[in-house]
Amino acid sequence: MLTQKAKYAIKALVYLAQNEGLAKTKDIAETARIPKKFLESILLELKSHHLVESVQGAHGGYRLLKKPADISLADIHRMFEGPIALLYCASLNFYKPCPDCEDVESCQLRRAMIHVRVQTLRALQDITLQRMVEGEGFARQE
Amino acid sequence: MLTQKAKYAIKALVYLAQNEGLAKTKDIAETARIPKKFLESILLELKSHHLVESVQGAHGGYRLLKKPADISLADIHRMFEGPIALLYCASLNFYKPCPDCEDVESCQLRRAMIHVRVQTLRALQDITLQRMVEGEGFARQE
DNA sequence: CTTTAATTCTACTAAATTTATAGGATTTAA
DNA sequence: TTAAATCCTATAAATTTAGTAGAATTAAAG
Repeated sequence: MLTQKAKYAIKALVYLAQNEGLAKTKDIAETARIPKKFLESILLELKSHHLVESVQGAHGGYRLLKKPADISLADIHRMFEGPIALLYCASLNFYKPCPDCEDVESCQLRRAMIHVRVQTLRALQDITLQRMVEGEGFARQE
Repeated sequence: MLTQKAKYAIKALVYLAQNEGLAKTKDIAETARIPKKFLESILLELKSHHLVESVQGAHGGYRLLKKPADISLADIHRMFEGPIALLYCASLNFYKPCPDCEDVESCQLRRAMIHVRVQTLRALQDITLQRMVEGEGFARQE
């Protein structure tokens, strides 16, 4: 399950993908029904990950730094939830061997979790901000 | 990511699938490196879900109630982690509409999460205790 | 130069969840 | 009657989650 924070991050990014130009925290918060103070910290985190940029002062706000087609749910998941895999030992980006595992290579649990991660990752990569805004399905293209 | 508890549950079930007849908590705990007291509560939970049965008293222990081919990671995940979907609104078994969602049917976020859930669920259903014990791959059969 | 509206920064907190542990009650075989 | 096992209730430390509070900083506009 996603945390509220990750869900809010996705909704904020979808808002930014739909509204070109600068968007104010206040407007995003009201439209997407996100607590404003919480959203502030989320936007700063998105900024630190170079997904958005900000303009300070009056008439300031946030905008996307990348094209909506270049931001996928896999990216957002990794930023706010960490590994897509169900165990660190099955992760691509957050790999850690289990402290108690005898042989990582032959571990059946790991093999199973890699199978799951491959499928989940593909599904998450299928979904870009652009596709979410377009409103079409998410079947994989050929 | 899985909780330790869910990971322990899987390891305990794999142990039971590998060892027919009664298995003692102590033996499972030592072999699978699970804190014994924690494992006790996990086995009781598995029992309440009718995945295992127990025999009390001296020479007691636990055994599987179902065939290893009939227990998948999807089942175990739902027992210990809840929804396989990333949001309740995209779940089959734990469906709840988002409290703030205007129209569940047209929600793009939900559509995306259903796409992810379909893929993850299939992957988790692919993996049965039998397959984990057999030690082969988990590619989908035709 | 002052006001206003926005982002940025630091700190704090309440609640829930996770990961167990403690200790005894109960059951059954030998 | 003893020993070995499951079963039950309660507790607790650590971590994570989901925020909130309040002030500092920045910049546009008059």
